[in-house]
Amino acid sequence: MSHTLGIRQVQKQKTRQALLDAALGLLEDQSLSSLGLREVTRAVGVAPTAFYRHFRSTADLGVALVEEALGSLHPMIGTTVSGSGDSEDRIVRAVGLIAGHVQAQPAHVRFIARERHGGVQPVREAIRDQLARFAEEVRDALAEQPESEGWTQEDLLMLAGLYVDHMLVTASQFLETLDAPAARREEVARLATRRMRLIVIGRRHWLA
Amino acid sequence: MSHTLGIRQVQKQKTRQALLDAALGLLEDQSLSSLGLREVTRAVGVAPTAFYRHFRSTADLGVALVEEALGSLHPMIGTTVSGSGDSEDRIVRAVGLIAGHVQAQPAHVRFIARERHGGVQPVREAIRDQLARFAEEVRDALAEQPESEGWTQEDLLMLAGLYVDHMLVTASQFLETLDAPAARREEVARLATRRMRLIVIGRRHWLA
DNA sequence: CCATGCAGTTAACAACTGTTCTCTGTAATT
DNA sequence: AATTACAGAGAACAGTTGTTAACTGCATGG
Repeated sequence: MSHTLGIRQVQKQKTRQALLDAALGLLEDQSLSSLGLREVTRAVGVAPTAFYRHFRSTADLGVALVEEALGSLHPMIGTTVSGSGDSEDRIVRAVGLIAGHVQAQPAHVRFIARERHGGVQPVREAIRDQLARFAEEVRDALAEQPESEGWTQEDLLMLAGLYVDHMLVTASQFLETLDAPAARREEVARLATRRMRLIVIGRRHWLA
Repeated sequence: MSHTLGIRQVQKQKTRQALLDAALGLLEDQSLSSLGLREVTRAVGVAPTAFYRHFRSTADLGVALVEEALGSLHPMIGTTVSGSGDSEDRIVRAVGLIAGHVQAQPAHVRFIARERHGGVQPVREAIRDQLARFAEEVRDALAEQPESEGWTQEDLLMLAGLYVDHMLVTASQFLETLDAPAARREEVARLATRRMRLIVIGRRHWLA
């Protein structure tokens, strides 16, 4: 199955990745809709026209970035929700996971937060689709928990959406503390934990 | 106190408002960081250099737009939270108010959602400040309710922040249904109502 | 071993950008 | 009635942008 790709294909992938990386860097202080293709190629050290060998436009590159930023996150979702421990453990673990991911991939997180409501329609749609998939996966994971007895699929999806949105809010708050003292980060974690706790309590008493 | 401003000042304000309106229109399918000053003046029908009489840069104009979009919303906040009726009534009323505002000022809502995490720092900060003020106002309104007995100020602010964030999420979801059948809009309202209801239930059982 | 495919280059294009300086008309002030 | 302040116009600037065309070199498949 793994058709060892030749020297040529490898070099192409390398250039493509360089373009993605450079774009991600340039997007730290601007939006995708103002990112120029020449700007990207200049940062990589390649001719402007080479861009077209990989992407039709910067919007197209943006969609690829969505894939890179969110595509590999799916496995993490299910295991977090279905993980062991009581609900309090799971909350703390989830917040820790988010904090860790923001530390590890700040540019990815920033890109998603920025372009989720950004000025480039195809990118907005790509993000919306990925987040909808996340919500469905969370719902399916929730459905397996005993606490979900008596819940409709619709209400479970509602709850899952609340979790996903809260995850993004939390991630973006961590992002703002990246070059702040660790104490601020700790406080964001405390606040996010309490928010999640309130949602979990709401869930526990939902059926009445 | 009301120093009736002369013909000259009035005309200036009119041009300034025309620039703001034109910019808001142009921002419906792009981000502020890609908005050019010439683009704005062209839309108004005024010389590019006239822009500098009103704003130092498009970022400056963006900050003014934040004021316009959020500044006049403060009175609405308190009265919504402190309004009469039981919690269910208040939830329905709040969701209705959000839906109405999105219908009335879609461009404002889009601008805030887009630039909250956008590529222009001063604008992000202006939005963050306004939203923080909203959260404090909600907290103060919540504090006056009997249901808040025993709550710390900190926890009330946490809850208020949850409400404000949820308000934005809901507004942006309504935004996406602007040119969709009314049934979709109705469903967003139903979902937002249920989300708020879950939060209210969580609040009711918070102290334990 | 040779012909082909194709990643990346070079050069050129018209169109656009933000900013400066100079100028004009007229409302506001004295 | 004379002077000043200032919103907006006009022209020019150096630089930038996306896109096209024709090219070069080399890994690849027949």
